[in-house]
Amino acid sequence: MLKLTKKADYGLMALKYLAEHPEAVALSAKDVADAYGIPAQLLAKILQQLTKKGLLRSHAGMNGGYALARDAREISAFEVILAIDGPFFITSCTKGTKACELTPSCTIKEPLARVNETIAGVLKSISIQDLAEHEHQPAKASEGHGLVALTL
Amino acid sequence: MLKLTKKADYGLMALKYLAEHPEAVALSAKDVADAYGIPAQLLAKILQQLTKKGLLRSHAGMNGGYALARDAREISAFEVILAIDGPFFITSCTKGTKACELTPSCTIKEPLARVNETIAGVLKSISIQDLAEHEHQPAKASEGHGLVALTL
DNA sequence: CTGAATGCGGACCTATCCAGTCGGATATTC
DNA sequence: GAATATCCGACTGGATAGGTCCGCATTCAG
Ligand code: SF4
Ligand code: SF4
Repeated sequence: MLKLTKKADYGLMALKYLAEHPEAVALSAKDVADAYGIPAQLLAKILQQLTKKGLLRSHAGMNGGYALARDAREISAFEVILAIDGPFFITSCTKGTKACELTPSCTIKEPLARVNETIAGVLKSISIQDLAEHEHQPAKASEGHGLVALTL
Repeated sequence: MLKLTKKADYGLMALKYLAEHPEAVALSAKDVADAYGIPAQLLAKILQQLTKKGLLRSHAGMNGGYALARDAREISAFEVILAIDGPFFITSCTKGTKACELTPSCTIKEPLARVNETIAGVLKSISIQDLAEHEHQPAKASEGHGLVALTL
């Protein structure tokens, strides 16, 4: 429950890797997969999805590969998750197909929706840059980018 | 992904219902199930789990049922989820059995762990009382119980 | 021109987990 | 002792996540 999919996980790792290698014109899916031990074909599909959503630019052919479409600090973890796993909801009531049929009688879905938004806000406040920067570095308490007010 | 299980969902609804009926000595699983249209047997098991974890007190026999073990504002949503779905992790690396084998090479699990803690903090800041109070009431911006600092 | 490297995209398989059900035992009251 | 409860384990069916396979399109080096 409440778990990130591995695809999203892999996607974040890959983006971070790309952010850490800005000198490279493009890195192939295989390069990234080998760097971390991720199944190459699976990562390939993930990167394709990210490309389709406009987070990456791709280039086929020899010496082709992927590169960030924007600056690393302009890409949030939320976007990545959204691109890979689709819309983000912690409850089942909004699953598109076959919503929970007690939605009318349910009295907690509204409070939970706020929790949902809060979590989304947290994820939006994290950029790929943040992930890359954090390498072996003690927590910077005064970063100031994440202060989230939950108003139930 | 990142979805609450329906069991946890049902559990929260049930606790809220109990919180809203403090006058009742005890409410049976069936009472609550009927009130919302939740499968009775399933809810029964959920309430049993909550009892085992000490969030509810139970009483068998006629006119038996369940009652909150503590004051509604002393029970957090986090505890409920924990009791029903077990330990709370957004990543797969800590699933107890069969952890993700790239844990050593993974470079994002530490940042994600912080996100995890942040979310846990949000859930801890929500009490059953909060859920019950919120009935048809506009958001009270000055509630002040939830201000969560995310320090990546 | 040709072939290797790469991205693209669908079909497919499999294991796991969730939601819900069933059956039976035990406890309490009337 | 009958009715009403909680208690507890086992089971099933369906959904989804994780991963594989294969064929095609694109690019570039020699
Ligand atoms: S409607 Fe209520 S019970 Fe159904 S999924 Fe949404 S929150 Fe959960
Ligand atoms: S180790 Fe890294 S890849 Fe594996 S589950 Fe944890 S965060 Fe995800």
